[in-house]
Amino acid sequence: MLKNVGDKVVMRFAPNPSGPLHIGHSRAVVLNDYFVKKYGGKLILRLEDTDPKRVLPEAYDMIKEDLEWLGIKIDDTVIQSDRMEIYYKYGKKLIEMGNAYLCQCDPEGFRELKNKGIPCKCRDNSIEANLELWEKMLNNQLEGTCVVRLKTDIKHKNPSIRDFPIFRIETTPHPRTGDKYIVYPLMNFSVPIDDHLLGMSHVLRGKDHIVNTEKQKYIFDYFKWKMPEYIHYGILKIEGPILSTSKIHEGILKGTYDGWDDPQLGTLRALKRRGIRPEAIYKSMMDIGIKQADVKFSWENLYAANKDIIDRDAKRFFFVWDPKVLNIEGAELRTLNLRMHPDRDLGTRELIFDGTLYVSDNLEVGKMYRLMELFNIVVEDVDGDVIYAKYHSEDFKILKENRGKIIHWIPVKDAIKTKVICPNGKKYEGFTEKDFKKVNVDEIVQFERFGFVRVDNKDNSNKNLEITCYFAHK
RNA sequence: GCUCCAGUGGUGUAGUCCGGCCAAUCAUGCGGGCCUUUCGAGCCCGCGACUCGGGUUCAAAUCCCGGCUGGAGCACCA
Repeated sequence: MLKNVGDKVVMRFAPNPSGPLHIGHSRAVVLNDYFVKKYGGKLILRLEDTDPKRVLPEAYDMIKEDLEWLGIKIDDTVIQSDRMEIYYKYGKKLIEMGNAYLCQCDPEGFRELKNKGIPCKCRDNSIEANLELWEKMLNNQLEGTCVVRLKTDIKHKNPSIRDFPIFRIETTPHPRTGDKYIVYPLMNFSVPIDDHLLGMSHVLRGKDHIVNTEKQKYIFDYFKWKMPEYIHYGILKIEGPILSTSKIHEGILKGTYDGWDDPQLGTLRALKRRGIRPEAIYKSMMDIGIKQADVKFSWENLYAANKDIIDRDAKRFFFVWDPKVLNIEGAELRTLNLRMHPDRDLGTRELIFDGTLYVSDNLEVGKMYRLMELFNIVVEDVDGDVIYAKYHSEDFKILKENRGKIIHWIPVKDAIKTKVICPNGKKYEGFTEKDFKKVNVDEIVQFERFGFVRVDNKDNSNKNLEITCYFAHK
């Protein structure tokens, strides 16, 4: 599947540490992991933090946690802000070779010239003058603006490639290095330097980087380095949750989201909280592959993959939301022991029928219903949120003959207050059966006819247990 | 606008390089059936696609040209 595989495959995953990983990142992560495993190669995590304005200090650890959760083995981690001296060294070399120059033009002025294909006056500076300016730039002895530009082709058909910048001044303190440096490499410089120095054989990146690859080729050529195999995949369009780290961060600060794992988000930690298994994400991303055509991400397919994984272990429980009280006449007290799973032996749960239940459905007078696993009833009266019914029969066949519905129920006595929070922000409040208290936080269960949920929290503080679950999918 | 790229069922994907075995794969979805006291799982059946128009050829999803549609890039971000 990979072209030009030599003796060793070295690949990298290179996120910007501005937030935790989201579903969009998982494509690069999974594909890199797949190829590295397939060819027995190495995967390097490279944190690209050369823009101090776009660094969130917590993100370094969050990214590692996310990768670990996904089951990705990282052979080596490098942080670009640790490598500033390396970039300076190679930057200086390019200046010495006459392939880069210091440019003190104001950005607008340069752009105007560039768009006409005219070099600015700085381009003709001597190497000595450039080196002198370079030292001054590094030591913050310069007045006004200054960048280092790579000499490319000032008449290149793509204006952005014409003498593009490779270093710029940024005085915002860096979360890791503080104000130690004010000159930062741009990605079109640090990326090829690192890709070479770290021995990349293949690089997977989005097609939004196609032009960057072309720019970076100049660096490889100047140093006479062999270029890794750059592979560009199409855009993955993900509908639904917000993925922009800056917007999410803003939302967290404003209180719109309760954290980076708020179930409304598309971060990996949010998916984890909802009970989406990493294997399902892996499979979805493998299915999508690396083709260059744009792809619409299918939540449906992800959920189907997840269901495959969780179904066999998910214990079944009844859950009643928007509860109404149902009083039943003519039936004796009885105790049921129901299986936790229809096909596997995961133990049983006990439901005690004593005549008073909670149900979700809106029942109609005169109709027959079957209380699941119990018996058939006929509704006699509905008074607001209180329903009266009477026992009819045991046999399921009678229900079928009368085309009745099957409904879920929870004994009012011992019912556990439970709420389910959905990815769209909607909350279902209601009750579950008493044995639901035996499940642990983090377990994924199925509320029958409702969907799969992950148990997020068991709150015992107000003497009555209250359980919060996050909705995964149907 | 300019430069470049891509278009297979509702969605994702295989096949496209090296035309024929493709009246097109697999998954998901949807419809129906069996089973089942879940609208879950499982099993069975079915639905549904080569962007359009030309050309080359005995033969085109596959090659060529043009249109259409979608996307990317055009930063002192990554």
